[in-house]
Amino acid sequence: MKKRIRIKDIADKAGVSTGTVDRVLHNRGKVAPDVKKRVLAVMDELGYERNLIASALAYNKQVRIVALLPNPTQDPYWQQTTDGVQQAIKAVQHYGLLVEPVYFDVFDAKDFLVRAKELLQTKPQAMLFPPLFLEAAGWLLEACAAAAIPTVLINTQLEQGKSLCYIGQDSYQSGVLGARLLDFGLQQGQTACILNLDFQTASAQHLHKKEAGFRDYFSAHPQKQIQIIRQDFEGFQDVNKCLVFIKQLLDTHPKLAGIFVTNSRAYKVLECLKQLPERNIKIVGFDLLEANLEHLHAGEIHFLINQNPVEQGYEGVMSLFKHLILKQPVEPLQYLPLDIVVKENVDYYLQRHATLEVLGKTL
Amino acid sequence: MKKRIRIKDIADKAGVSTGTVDRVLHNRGKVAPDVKKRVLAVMDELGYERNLIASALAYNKQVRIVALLPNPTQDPYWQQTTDGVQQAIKAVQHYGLLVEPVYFDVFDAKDFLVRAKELLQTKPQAMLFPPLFLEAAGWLLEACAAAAIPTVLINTQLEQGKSLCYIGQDSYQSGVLGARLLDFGLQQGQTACILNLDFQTASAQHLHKKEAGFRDYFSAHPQKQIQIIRQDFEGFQDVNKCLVFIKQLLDTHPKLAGIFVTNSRAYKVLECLKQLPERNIKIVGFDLLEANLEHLHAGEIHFLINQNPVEQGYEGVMSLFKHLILKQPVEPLQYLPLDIVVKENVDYYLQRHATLEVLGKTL
DNA sequence: TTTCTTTGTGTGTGCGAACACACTAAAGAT
DNA sequence: ATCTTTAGTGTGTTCGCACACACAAAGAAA
Repeated sequence: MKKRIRIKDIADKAGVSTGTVDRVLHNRGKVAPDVKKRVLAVMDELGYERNLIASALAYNKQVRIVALLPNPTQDPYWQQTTDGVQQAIKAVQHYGLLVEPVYFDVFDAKDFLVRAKELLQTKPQAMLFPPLFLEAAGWLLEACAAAAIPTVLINTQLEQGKSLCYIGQDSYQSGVLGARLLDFGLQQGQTACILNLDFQTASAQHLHKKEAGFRDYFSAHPQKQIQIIRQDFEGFQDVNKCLVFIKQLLDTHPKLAGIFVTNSRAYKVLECLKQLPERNIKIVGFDLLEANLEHLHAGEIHFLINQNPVEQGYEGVMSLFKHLILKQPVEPLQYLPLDIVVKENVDYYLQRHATLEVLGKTL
Repeated sequence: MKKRIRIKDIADKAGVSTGTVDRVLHNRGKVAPDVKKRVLAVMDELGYERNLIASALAYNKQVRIVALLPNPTQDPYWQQTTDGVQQAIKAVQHYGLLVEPVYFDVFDAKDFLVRAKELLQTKPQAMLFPPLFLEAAGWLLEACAAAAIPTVLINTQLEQGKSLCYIGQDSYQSGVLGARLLDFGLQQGQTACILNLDFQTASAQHLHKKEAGFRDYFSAHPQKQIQIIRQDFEGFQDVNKCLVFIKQLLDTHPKLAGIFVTNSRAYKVLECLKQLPERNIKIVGFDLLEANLEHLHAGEIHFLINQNPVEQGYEGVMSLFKHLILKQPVEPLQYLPLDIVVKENVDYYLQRHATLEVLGKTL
């Protein structure tokens, strides 16, 4: 082991006490400028690195943070994110980080705001949330900044600067990738559909970026002359409405041969397709939800792109752990990989979810 | 924070001292059977979990382990594994784990044996290596077992039992996946080639498994009537020999339209193809080597399957860290995901390599 | 009985950092 | 002239655990 430099070593060499070195380290002030300079010089010379283990042990404080998440019972996608957060909670709960999950109605921006305001009253020391509702999230970010509460954003990327970090996928690129994957199954002159099964209000720009990526891919690959259409549909919760919509979509576009479902609800489309006369439609969707996996195994979903919702939740909490407890710097932009998932490699991604490590992942 | 149960809490409740609890915890013996039973009962009742942070701090011992790896200058694939090991070394060096990398000639089983024997003399407290040479590796495993030296295997899977854990890909399944990916680019009646650019001695069974997976996929999908051939070629280091070989391969099989290169040397094939009259051959290969990435970006490699060599090295060392320092249980079989990589998602995997975390990954 | 082992148990110290607290000296207030 | 304040610094305790050591009791050998 390279002999580790301790605070005491610095203190000795600089001719001060460990207390002074500590004050320099933590910017607690009350150090004479020349002494501070000397200490810093010695630290630099000896190459001091904080011993995270000893540091974490001695920093014996409780930190309470809040994870404001969509109600997981409303959407299996958010269930996965919640799972990731829960795993992280288990990992860090004994080390001074108390994570309080709070759920809002995924379809209701007002509910998000109400919860957010309530939570701010309780003065958490950090917040984690997906900024699904642009305005409300913007307001919350401002409020947190004003109260000096660090924030971690997941799932939906806003411009950087206001938050400690963003963890999630690169939407634009996921659109490009979706196009590439769908392209494998398309023939000359066929039609591909970008399908937004969502409420417009929620994550609008998010989806726009995916669309842009998708279109840009086909612009850059005009050989097959694929025609691209886009459909937005909000009634996906009602099976009958959904059926009518899909039927009409197919009827209107006889050359339609591929659908890019821009979020995790590809299974909704397949529920409908099954009830209609068979037609060879390639589907590219997102995320390893149970419902999607069934169709993937049945060969009805062509590809799934894994946005790693579990990891988003897990890494989100872990980033705050690093920031607040370990006091390590945090990477402000953490794009998670866009995993291409087919039947033949899905197991390994599912397995990974099962074993996100505890002390294994953060020490 | 859930009030953490400490050793002292157990001691109090069981009416013994912390020293006794400690002896029970670490099986140091010298505890009366009835006392031991009582302590265990209390531990169970209160749900004790060791505080890994305090534990790691107090366990103030130096542990030396050895990583016996192929010479990274001989093969860029092993350079990546070495990179992962190096990153892990940085992460753990201050926490009592001294990792000593030693390199052997990747083409020479004898060299492996010689190094292994030398290393055994130095009595390392654990070993990490890829069992490339079946016999030599088997011998080393036995020797380590005899000396009670735990071993971690990476890259090439042997039957479990002799080692602490295996970290790497599932070879069979990677063959299946390779077939699936190649299948996208093949037409009715074409020929696909399994190409082993390797020395037979090294990793023979490893490659056999890939072949089996590959063949099984096409057996299960006979619709396109793909004919499968296999070629082994050892002269891949000599550009001219290689060219002759590829030329002959193409000439002999006019319907050849896809090549599955079973290791990371797909770029070798492309070097040759470029010098031959153009012919549309789909290539599926392994691993994100610089040379492969160039061809991926140029669209000449159809797909790459990422076997995560960096992670193999990194996680290998980390597993030993967990075992030896943190004394956490280690998952004996750690299949890394088989990432499907195309131009559109490659960046995220490369980025991940750059940011394998330090304390971030193991706490 | 005395002495030596063996077995079982408690005590004490160290790990490195964080932080509360005590203390000093000098400046400022009354 | 005395008291108060404050900047600057050192000391000591704490965190939870690991492990060496001390020590007692009980049994064995003399």
